Amino acid sequence: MPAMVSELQNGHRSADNRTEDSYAVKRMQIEQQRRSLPIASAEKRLVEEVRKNDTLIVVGETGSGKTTQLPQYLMKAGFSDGGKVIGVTQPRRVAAVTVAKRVAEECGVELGKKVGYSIRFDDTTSNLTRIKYMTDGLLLREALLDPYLSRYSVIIVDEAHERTVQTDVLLGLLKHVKLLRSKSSNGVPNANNLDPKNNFLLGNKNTAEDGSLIQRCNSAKLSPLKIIIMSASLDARVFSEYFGGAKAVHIQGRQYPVDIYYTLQPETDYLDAALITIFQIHFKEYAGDILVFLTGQEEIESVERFIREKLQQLPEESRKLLPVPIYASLPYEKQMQVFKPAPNGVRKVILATNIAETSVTIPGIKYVIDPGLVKAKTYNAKTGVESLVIVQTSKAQALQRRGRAGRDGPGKCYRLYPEIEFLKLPDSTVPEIKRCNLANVILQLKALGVDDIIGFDFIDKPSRMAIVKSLEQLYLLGAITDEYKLSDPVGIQMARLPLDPMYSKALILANEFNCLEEMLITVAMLSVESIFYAPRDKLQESRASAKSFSDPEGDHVTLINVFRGAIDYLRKSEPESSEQKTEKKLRKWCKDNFIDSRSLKHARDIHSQIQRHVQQMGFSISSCGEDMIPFRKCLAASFFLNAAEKQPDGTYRALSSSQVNVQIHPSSVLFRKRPDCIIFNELVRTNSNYIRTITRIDPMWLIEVAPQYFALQS
DNA sequence: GAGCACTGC
Repeated sequence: MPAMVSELQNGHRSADNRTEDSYAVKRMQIEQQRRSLPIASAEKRLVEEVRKNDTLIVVGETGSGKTTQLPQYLMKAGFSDGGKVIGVTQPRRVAAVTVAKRVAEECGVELGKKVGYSIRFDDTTSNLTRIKYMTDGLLLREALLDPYLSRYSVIIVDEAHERTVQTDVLLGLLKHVKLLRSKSSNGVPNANNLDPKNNFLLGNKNTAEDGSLIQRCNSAKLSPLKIIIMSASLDARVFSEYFGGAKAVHIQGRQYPVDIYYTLQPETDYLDAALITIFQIHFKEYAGDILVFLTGQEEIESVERFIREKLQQLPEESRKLLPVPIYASLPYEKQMQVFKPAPNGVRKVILATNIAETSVTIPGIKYVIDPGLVKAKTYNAKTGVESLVIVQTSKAQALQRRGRAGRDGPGKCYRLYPEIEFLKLPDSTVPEIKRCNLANVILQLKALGVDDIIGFDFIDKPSRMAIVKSLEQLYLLGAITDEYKLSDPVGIQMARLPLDPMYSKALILANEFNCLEEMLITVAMLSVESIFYAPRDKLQESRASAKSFSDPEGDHVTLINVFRGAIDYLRKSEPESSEQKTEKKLRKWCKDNFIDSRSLKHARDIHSQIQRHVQQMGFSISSCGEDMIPFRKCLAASFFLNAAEKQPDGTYRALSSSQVNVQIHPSSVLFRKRPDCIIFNELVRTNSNYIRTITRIDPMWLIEVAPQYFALQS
């Protein structure tokens, strides 16, 4: 600080020189770093390959620099000339943001000008943006408005090996767009099922006749779209075959070596084995932190307890081991503990779910302990029931986990199973699209003009049963017609909303039931993870607090009470203050009320986004006031597929899936009351079949609001 | 009276 003051006193000139100097030094450092990346020597070759091939697969291991460098090479080579954009998609928001910041810095430009990012709730791009980082889901939404993706000359799909639903749908879409654009540039009209004329979201026929988007797209000569698929998995074959034998280029990675150790015998108790391994490393190995992959919160908490207990039994000087938990539902401040260096001479042992596999990169890890298990979602298309089951990892996943030990130096990876078991593991994880409800995917594809879903060219096709089941669900919601076309206006409106189809339907109906204000809050709150936070050491307090929001009719109104509680607090405390101040106050209110502040913030963001959407659709925000009956009726009308009836033995039967032995989850405000007839938000199988987030309804309402469906049932 | 891997629009 004093140095800075004296510099200022010495006059501007010297201060400026200093900044210029340090700027030059920094630029030189950046250039040096860029040149030292493994990909740097391949610049010329990569640019050549992109020129020659319309589709290219780039296989590059961690640390190759592909994500930051390739877009810059392409910009330098002129691919973004003429106002075109090089788009790079990421599966995760943080990645899009951090990479964009880094690249802007490397280019020496201000973020949001030449280099920018765009993610939900946060768009830093402008007309000047030539390299745009974004989430793949966002590009899919963009495609609804611009089916040719006409602004883009190149689209780079990064981390394609992760095979998220969005990536898979995007790959299918890009394949079609490429075809469309190559045809359009040859002047041949599009004869494809992805005809933008079928694109309902572009609005009614008038828009087309007005000569806006559609005509412009058809008449403009679009250059062919360059597609680059970037993957870290060594096997490029799947992508190459999918894109008609596209060329694959391999880029060296830069990782330190990681030795692998297997157990001789299979372990009967992997938690115990993990504990023993932790202490072996602690006593015998050099300094360096340990990362242990566990399957969930409960395991993490019990391992943490065991470690602390065991440390108590050790002599003082051997206690220098610090367990640090991390999992997604842990509050943000506590998550940040993993980045804090341990006190001198103390070894950190990080107990993590697979959040540490890709989402969070923790520096300083030298040892990885991998029991080879993961909690994965599975979906039963027949019953529509989701469950979380502990399964073995794939080889690819084991490889990814191992890599976490080799980021800062050579490391060691302890797999708690014999080598022969590793060889038996599946090569890669089953793509998510084969493990989930497809209603949303189908709705989006329909909105993009794809009518034949069963015939759609998925890279991995979901089962026919799963597709049919989701089509049926969309039909029952009124989103598609007898001919499997998107319905007008309901289907079109539903596709516009970035929500689960059932939530979108609830908003459309709420407009008729005059409770749109309440339903907006409800779907925003339903769209986020657990709102209530119950720390183990303050269980009583947190329960009492949760109770103060509870409504006798159920959890949906309870959620509304929480949301409105926050708004009331803000209004009363200081109605007009800066955004930062508001956030700070909100965090305090959340802390006092045992509400997860990240979740509430997220819900508020979703709320304002969705509110804008429905207003654009011409809805006015109506409220049912004190009388919640219309609201609950509207819930019944929207979630009738999730209705359940109490059985003589006190358990419930889900009406649409005929799932029996269903129980109300103990977190529900109706857990003890057990009303005769309810609608629920989700049915998840864990130890038992649980329905979560529940509201009491009158069974007669079901016949009133969904007669076609419930007449058939009885 | 239970216990929710992880993302995304």
